[in-house]
Amino acid sequence: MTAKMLRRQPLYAQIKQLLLQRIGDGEWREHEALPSEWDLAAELGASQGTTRKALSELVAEGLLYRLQGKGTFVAPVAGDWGDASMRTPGLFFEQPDELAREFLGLSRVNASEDVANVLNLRRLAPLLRIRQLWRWHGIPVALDDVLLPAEQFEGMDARWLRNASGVNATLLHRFGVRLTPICEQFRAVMLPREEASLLGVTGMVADVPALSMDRLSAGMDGRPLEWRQRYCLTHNLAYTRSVL
Amino acid sequence: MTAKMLRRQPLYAQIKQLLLQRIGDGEWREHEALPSEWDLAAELGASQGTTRKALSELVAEGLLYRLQGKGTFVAPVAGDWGDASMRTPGLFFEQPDELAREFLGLSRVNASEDVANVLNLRRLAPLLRIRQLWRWHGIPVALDDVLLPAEQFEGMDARWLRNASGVNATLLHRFGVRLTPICEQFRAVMLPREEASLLGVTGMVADVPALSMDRLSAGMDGRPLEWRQRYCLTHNLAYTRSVL
DNA sequence: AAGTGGTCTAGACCACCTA
DNA sequence: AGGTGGTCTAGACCACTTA
Repeated sequence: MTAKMLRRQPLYAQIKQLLLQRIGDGEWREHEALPSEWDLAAELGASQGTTRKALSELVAEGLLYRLQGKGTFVAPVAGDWGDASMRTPGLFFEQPDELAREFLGLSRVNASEDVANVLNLRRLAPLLRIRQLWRWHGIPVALDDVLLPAEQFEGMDARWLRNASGVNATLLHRFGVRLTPICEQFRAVMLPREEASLLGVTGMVADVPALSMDRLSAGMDGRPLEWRQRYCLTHNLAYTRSVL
Repeated sequence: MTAKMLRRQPLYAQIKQLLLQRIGDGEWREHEALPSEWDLAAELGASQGTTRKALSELVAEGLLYRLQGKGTFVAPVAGDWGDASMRTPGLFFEQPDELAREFLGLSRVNASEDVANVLNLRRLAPLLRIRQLWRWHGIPVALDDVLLPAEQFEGMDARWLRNASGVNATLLHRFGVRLTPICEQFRAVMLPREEASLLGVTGMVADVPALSMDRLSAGMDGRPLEWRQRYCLTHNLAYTRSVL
């Protein structure tokens, strides 16, 4: 009764928010089953259909997956490449080779004006910068710079990053933060000197064009939390994004 | 009864397919209202909930949109840029300026091996190639080459392309074909001579890096129909993709 | 056989728009 | 006031998995 008066959001949206929080709190691990639709419905005082609608939206957002006859499970974190990969140009359906990840370092930097604006920080606010290199059959093909507000990720440990499978995984397991891309920008640039050396582009042939990707990601509350800059060498492989 | 035995797909999926076809056939124009959920349900012999589920999926796929209290409407075709635009690097939320379109030409070419493979054509199959140039404040920033199987688009008229707002719009209105991107590839390349001249890159400074995008799109049946190659000049603007 | 997700229905009520 | 989309329920049955 009173619940009805206090309600501003539909019931399924409230259930969704509640589940989002419980998933974020780690109540269930990856690939672990949630209670059945009926059990959840009973527990939450809603009908199966309403509960199902909340679950369906979380499935659509990639947080859960369902197996008919088995249950509803927590989806694994998206890797640092999400739905993207490096594939041979023109071969849209090629099975992409996994890129090997190499952690290069964790450092503290100050936010540039652009970054501060977009991440809602004050100018020169302290950031954590995580660098990692991606190799394809041993050859460096991509370099990542991940920028995060230092305040929110105090205690970040380089050893975590060295051993985990990527930044996204570390953020989830150590800080309960799940990132979702909001906006991506692509440019073709001449590779800057520092990045060229990290990517092993040697010698006088310094003028190598590179794909520059800048991606803004948000936490589950929708607030921008990560600015990632990525340089990709694309003479042999193309940055490939498959939908669905 | 017999319907039940013949059914292999769930009812809502059948309704969705039926509506997809009727939309494709142009039964309703863009921004025109479909019958109400209840009317459709009665007409199709289904319940409101089932009809609604079919409509919801079409909304999710961008073919329809709904306005509470008003109705369900046919969505306008996605423009040639879809959810992408050219924006200032680092300004993810900038309101992008519309690009001006210039139709350059319609010609016939033969499919390369890659294109033939991906579009399920025989080698050297005839293709239509549509070229168009995109300007930002008068400055050329992008060049499109659209490749389509000539057989399926016999009768394509350059005048249609000159006057319409883009290739996607022409394909829908003249051929009833609605394209959806399946896969995109990005590379940084040195601009080839021909493209450089079309983009107005002059003089000896010939070595300009450009963003190369290759996109494969499919018709509503899911079969690949279009290969689009796009070169973008990204020294001042970045190719920007916003999600949702 | 029991448990789970997946579909479908009929009916109710709410929120919003238009007249 | 009447039409439209949006939410919610209770109950039924189906399809799939596991034991």
